[in-house]
Amino acid sequence: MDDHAEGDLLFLTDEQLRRGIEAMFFAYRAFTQDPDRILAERGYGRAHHRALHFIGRFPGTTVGQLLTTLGVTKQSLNRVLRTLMADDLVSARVGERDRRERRLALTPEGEALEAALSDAQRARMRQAYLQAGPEAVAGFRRVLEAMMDPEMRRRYQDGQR
Amino acid sequence: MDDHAEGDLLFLTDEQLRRGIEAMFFAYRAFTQDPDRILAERGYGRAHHRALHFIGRFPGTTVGQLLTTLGVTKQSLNRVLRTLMADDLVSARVGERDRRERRLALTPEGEALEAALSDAQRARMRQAYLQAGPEAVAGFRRVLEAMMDPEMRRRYQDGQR
DNA sequence: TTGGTCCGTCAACGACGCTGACCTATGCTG
DNA sequence: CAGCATAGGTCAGCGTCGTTGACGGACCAA
Repeated sequence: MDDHAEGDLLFLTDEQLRRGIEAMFFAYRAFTQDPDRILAERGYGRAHHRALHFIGRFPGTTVGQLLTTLGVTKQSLNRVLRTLMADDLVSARVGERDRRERRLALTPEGEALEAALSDAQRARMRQAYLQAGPEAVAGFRRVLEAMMDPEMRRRYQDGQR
Repeated sequence: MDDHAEGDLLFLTDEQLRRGIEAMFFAYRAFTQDPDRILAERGYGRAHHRALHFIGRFPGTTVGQLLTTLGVTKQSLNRVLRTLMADDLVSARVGERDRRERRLALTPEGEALEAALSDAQRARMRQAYLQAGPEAVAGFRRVLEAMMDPEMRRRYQDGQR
């Protein structure tokens, strides 16, 4: 009867929520598959991509900061960082103020790989944005942000400056 | 100079794309963490959740259909299905028309677990939808769909009927 | 009967999470 | 300076979940 009332909550039905859940599942697969292919060629995985991404975003970041950003354990991250440093994609220099810290950065080779991964992922994102339009993009980001936990959202927004 | 022209492409800058990429990363983590907690209690992982979800969505689905929906190998899926059937969460009966097929379905216990997982995930989704509003939700889904490969999108939309 | 399909399984491997424990180097504070 | 806290590295071990390769059985269809 009042199905078509202005401002009704039809977008909150279990059916609509299910569609959103499945959309997240399928879209995330698409989102990762292009970089995954590049990574596989070099024997790396998604964890390497994430590390490269955030080190590239925040050059001079410390291991500890990366740990909380990525939300993994020290051991997991260390395994990845070790291979990236051995392959000379990431450099670490001792912190100036605090010599316990390791300030991480991408080497030129690291930047090259990061750029390749980033380009692949951005290309898909760009075509999706273009296809959906600016208003859809604004909504897309609003929902994703609302989905995050408050502390996660804070870390996410720290990168928006 | 023409920065603020109507219909400009400012939403397609690398910076905007980067924000979308990071939003996907953080949001997906949030998206999975509630069910992950429930699964961990029972010694299951995400793969079990995905199988339960799609078997629940399409009762009577075959192993082969599930394989293409989930996009994993037979061996990966079989390992998961074996434990789910051993734990009596999923049932398989021989197909009527084609006796090579196994028609999968959730047992009552399987439905109970699927409901628990689904409830947790929907709760987060619901609050995100509510917080972002119906227009944002429409945009959210439009962008996610545009991100999928055509065949993936077809499979996704097969579940929208 | 033959060839293809659907499914299950053995073996092996790799990426990537985890816990627990222990180590060094360094900073800070009393 | 002594002692504790912090940043980081590492060893050992485990589990999930993805992969390839190979093979076998049941079944369908020509």
